[in-house]
Amino acid sequence: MLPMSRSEVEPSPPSRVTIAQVASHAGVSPTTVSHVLSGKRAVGAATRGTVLAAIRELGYRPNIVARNLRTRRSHMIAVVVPDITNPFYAVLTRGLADAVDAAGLGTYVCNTDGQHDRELKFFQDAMDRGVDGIVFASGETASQVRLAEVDQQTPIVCIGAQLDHPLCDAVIPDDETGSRAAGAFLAARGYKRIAMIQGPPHYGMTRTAGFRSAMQAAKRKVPAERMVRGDWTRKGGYTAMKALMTLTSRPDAVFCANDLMAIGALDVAHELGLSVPDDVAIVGFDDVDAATIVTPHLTTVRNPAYEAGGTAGDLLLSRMSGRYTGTGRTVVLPCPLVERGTA
Amino acid sequence: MLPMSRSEVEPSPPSRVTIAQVASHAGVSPTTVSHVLSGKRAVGAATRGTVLAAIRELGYRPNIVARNLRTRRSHMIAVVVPDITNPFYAVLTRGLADAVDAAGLGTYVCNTDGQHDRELKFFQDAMDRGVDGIVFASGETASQVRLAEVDQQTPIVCIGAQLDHPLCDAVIPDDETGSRAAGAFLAARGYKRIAMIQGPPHYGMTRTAGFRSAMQAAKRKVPAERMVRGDWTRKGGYTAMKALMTLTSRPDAVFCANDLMAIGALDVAHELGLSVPDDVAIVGFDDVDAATIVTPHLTTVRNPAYEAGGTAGDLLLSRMSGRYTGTGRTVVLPCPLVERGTA
DNA sequence: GTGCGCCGTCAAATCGTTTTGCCTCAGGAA
DNA sequence: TTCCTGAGGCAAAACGATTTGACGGCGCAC
Repeated sequence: MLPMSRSEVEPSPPSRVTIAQVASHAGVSPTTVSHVLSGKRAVGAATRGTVLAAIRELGYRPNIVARNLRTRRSHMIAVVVPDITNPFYAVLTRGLADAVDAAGLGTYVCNTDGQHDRELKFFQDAMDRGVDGIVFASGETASQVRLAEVDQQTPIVCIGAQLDHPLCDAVIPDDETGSRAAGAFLAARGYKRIAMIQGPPHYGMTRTAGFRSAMQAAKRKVPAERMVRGDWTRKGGYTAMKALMTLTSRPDAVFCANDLMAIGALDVAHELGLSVPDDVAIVGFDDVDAATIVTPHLTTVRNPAYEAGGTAGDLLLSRMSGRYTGTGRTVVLPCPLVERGTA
Repeated sequence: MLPMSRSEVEPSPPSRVTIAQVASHAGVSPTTVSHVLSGKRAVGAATRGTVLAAIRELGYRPNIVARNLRTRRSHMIAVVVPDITNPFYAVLTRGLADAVDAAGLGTYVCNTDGQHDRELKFFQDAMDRGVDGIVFASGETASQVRLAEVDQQTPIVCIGAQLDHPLCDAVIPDDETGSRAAGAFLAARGYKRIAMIQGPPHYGMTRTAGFRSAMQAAKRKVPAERMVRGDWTRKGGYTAMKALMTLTSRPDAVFCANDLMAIGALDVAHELGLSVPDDVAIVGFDDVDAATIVTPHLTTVRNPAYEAGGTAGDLLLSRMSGRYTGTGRTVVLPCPLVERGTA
């Protein structure tokens, strides 16, 4: 019928077929069609057959936007990260996507570049879009205070930090223990003058804390000149390492707060003709892909990005399904040391 | 006012305020509120003031889902890629996001792992969600045939391949020219026995074609034994290179269809104690971050991921705004050779 | 004075679902 | 027979916006 009239003129854009059309084609009411689709109420076998046939014939696909409006669920969750280009966040996002995909949830990714205003903007945007949940993996502490005020309804899980919000769960990689392990490992190997390349001020403080505690436990003094800073980048690690290597009492081991800086440090060692780990040992943090691309392969602490994303997804799901309602949970993920060639 | 009454009882979930509430609070009709928001019709200065005040007081935020339903625009575009974890696609996605962000469009990312059924599923899903556009960067040729049937309404742009669909634009990195440049470069440097590690059968054929044409132009014979295959991975490159290096007439240069395989090839060279590029030259393709992490830094062909994503976004925008309507365009992006240490 | 056009506003229809309340009918129990 | 119960179906009211058509004033030109 419809195809016939279409072939005549073909003026109308073949707009999507609605539930009403299916209903009239099957000779039932829209309600009934909806019920065979959702199974919320019983439908006679015969009617169901007719309806199903009509659906198939017309190629009906439900309009999800309309459904979302009515049910107040978007089957979409937002993940806000500094930069999807950063492998750590890419892997995290993938872990999240895999975890929620089975439940039919899509993932809306937002790049903030770590800017507070963008964080806030995307938070608002996500709420306005009616997402079913938010995974927040951007920013460490400062920005988060304001975020809590935004909404009290939709579940949020925060990665790498706690957020003061009634429905907010947290998953935090245990940086501190991991860093302590790295420090302890270097000490146990007999290195004497152990240095650290930290992150920028106010960032990655737990990694510094873990390292310090290990040094204390191992009775290693760490003079201030051996605690330098980088900006998380390879180049930043390079310059920091350069400074370290020109010290009169040159360090024989350095722990870097992330892999990229460790790779920069490695560059310096190569440039200076220093043998790693004999002349100087290097340990990183994160265990990115690149860690096994450099030579020798980087000894580092594994930051479980995929797992973090996955458990964030699980946390969200448990709240969305109503399986859990209650105060904020926090699950901490271990960061194991992985020994390779540089220490 | 509101905070006061809230602190009293706190029984009602603070459900979002609607346009109707704003209207009644301001003593006007919902229509008027909508008009001050959208500016589609003029509104008296006084009324506008009242409305704006009401909006601010009540903290009104428009429900985007409802808007989407009515306007049939979701302000969301889907990008379907094999795997966001792959840096190439991550960068591409970022380029896209940056391009469309200014227009208020969000990006919904879908990981297909290159599986046809998942490609189809996400395609459907994206349409059902009413996305305003789709960027398809997964799969090379085979899967795409079926996709065209899905929808004739929403604009699609295909990256790295053409798709037969009325509204489908294409952006294709010029693999072939890039590969030809790589081949020509090796020949010009005087390498005699040039080999290639290709992708799997039916994949990356333009790269192979470019290489072949360069060899022909340079009058280099390439016996079949020097054309081996890998599976795009580092390990695949490793085994392929191993095979190459045990040939009786050992190649003195090898062009790899992507960087990861080139890195695997480099592993073999190091393992065998071969000096690069003196004993054997290596050229990759893609210019991923890792290319400058290996030693020596990899000479490679740059695959402009960010630009590809960006122009895909522009193409989409031009159609969505109605600025362009018409048959499918294709823009090709140059893939320049970048000379570094391995050739 | 009349007609015309414009400005500002509103009521009502619309988008495509889901969900609630009600109705009918058949069958079994009392 | 009467009452009750459950199954199967429908009409209509949401959901929260946008958009269309109409209407009452007002100013201006004729």
